[in-house]
Amino acid sequence: MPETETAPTLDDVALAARVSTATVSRCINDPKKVSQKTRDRVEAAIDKLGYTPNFAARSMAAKRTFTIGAIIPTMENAIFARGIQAFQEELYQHGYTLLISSSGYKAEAEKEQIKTLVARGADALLLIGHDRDPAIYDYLERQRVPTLVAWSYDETAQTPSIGFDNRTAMRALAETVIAKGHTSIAMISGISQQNDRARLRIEGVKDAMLARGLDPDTLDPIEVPYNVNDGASAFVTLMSRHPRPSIVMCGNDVLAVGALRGAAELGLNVPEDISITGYDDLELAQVVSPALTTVRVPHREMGRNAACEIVDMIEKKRKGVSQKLKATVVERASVAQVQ
Amino acid sequence: MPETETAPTLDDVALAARVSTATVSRCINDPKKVSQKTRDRVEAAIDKLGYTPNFAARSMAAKRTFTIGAIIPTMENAIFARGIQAFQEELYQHGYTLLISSSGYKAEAEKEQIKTLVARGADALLLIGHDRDPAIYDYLERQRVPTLVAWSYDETAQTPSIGFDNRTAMRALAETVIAKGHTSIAMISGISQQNDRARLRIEGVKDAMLARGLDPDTLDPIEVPYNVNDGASAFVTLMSRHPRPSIVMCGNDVLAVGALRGAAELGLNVPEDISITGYDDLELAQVVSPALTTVRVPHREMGRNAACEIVDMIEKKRKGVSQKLKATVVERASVAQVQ
DNA sequence: TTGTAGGCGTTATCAG
DNA sequence: CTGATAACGCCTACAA
Repeated sequence: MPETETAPTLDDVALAARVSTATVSRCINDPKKVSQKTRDRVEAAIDKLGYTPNFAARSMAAKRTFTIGAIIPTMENAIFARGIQAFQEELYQHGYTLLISSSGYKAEAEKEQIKTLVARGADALLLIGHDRDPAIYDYLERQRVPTLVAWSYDETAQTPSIGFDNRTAMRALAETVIAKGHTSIAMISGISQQNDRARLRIEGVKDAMLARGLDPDTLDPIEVPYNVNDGASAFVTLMSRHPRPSIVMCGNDVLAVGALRGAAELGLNVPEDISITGYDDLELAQVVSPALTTVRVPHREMGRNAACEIVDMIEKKRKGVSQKLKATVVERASVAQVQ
Repeated sequence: MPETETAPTLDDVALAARVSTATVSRCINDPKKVSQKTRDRVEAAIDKLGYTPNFAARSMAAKRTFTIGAIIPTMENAIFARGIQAFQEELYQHGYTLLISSSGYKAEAEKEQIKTLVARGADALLLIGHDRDPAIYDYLERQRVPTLVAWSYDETAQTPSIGFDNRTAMRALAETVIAKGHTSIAMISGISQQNDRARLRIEGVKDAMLARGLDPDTLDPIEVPYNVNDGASAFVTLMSRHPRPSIVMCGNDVLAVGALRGAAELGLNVPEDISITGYDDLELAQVVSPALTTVRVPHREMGRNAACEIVDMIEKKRKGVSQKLKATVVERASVAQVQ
């Protein structure tokens, strides 16, 4: 392995292959513009020297970084992990690198991170959900940074999105539990401010209630951050309501696990004394007991498709097209049949 | 907000502040070399234009990218999430960006990703654990890429590391359970090939057995990938051994949760019929029932410290110094007192 | 099909 | 303390 101290450059390759740097560059970026013969020679030289293009130089000259930025609300639980991993793998296939940062569900932090990623020259951005200060979308437009939204689908939004219809999926889940005889429904939601997914899941439950002759105003959801502790205490609060609900629907699996813990603290059996549902179908959902009835989200598919779409947006310079994925109800043991 | 179509450059700022580009550059990179007066003028211009340095250009000229690469085995469960998040936050404070990729616990994939990150000009690399092909360390050395290992501490290794002593921590846990009267111990480990953490945890249990007069050879651990399903089936296998162990120690919490599920499938009560332990103290560990006795790892501290260390290695061009963090036994409900 | 040469936005070395 | 100016490594018209 004759690896020298300093990395070989285009010049070195050109010299070794007895061609100009332009030709070497073409071989790499647009091989069909080079004759087979010289291409072979160049490729041999590249191999021999172990040449890899210098990304900074390439970025500067081409005005592209082959980097895509993604800002997710959190890496700390599994909500986004599977999808993002798939996103990254697919991106890698296309020669792009993913730059991830997490905002901790804070709008201000997200705004700052968007600017950082743009300053770093991200060729495109993946954002979670549609809800954010319109000024951000203006900024992105002015900077000409293609943007795709995931984990949410909204055909009416300006920004293209790949995700599922949170409202419809949650409605389906709610109708399922209503069909099981539950008429007194409570809900623990994530903070719905600046979070369309949380908001739409609430709406979904209300839709179902309305459709089945229940009064949506009685839902009165409690909103808490997405973590186990807050889920548990919200659950305890709900249990002191009169009349006591027969089911607590949660904005996601993490909250539902919290609710489960709250129930244990109160000495309530699930689902005999109280039913609980989640959303997301994280691995967590199958692991707790009882296993959670929840909504399964096609994480990997979403990640892969988002990657393909965003690469297309960049390379074909065209506006992204939205894609609606199916989210399905998964029934497990945490919901009882009533009566 | 007079934001123009194309981002402002150093030249624009220099023009606006009536100084040379060199001065503007100094203001940004080494402010104390510029007089207060001009500095004020330059900063005003920067603000007014909303200037942000172009990273690609800066990287090329400075031969640094302000990017640090990290390769973790997986993002799919929470094992590395907390630590990496802390790592990233701290890095951000120092003006660096983190590039993460995950290898899926595959050595070949890791090798390839290392090369990608180096090609992208990462100023330094964070790797998980020490075990890997020595050729990789050679390569990194030749390329002059500072490298730090985390999640493992080994003072004898060439590469500096920040982590905990997996062996000692696991030994402490094993001694705790032995003190509770367990003499028939079984173990579900992660794949120990190319994974010093898994390997050392096995050794830790054996150390304890030896110290307490049990025969380490009877441990005979089963090795499986770190996921719930494999943990569950390994557990079932173990339960058919004669004599049946009174406790199953697992290589991490994910496997322990699998074991818990395996126990449920077999109709065994934990800890009455069988005790189980984990490692890592993920949120998961407190959420399952019974809650897991496990080893708590200082994830955030490790991430933060690793960030500070790696920045120092880059900026002071000095070899990193290893750091041993404390991992402590956390007793919960999944281990019974025997007799 | 191939080569020439200018430029991308910074940093850093020298003078002044 | 400040200003020219030469790199940095690659891409891409434009020419040949």
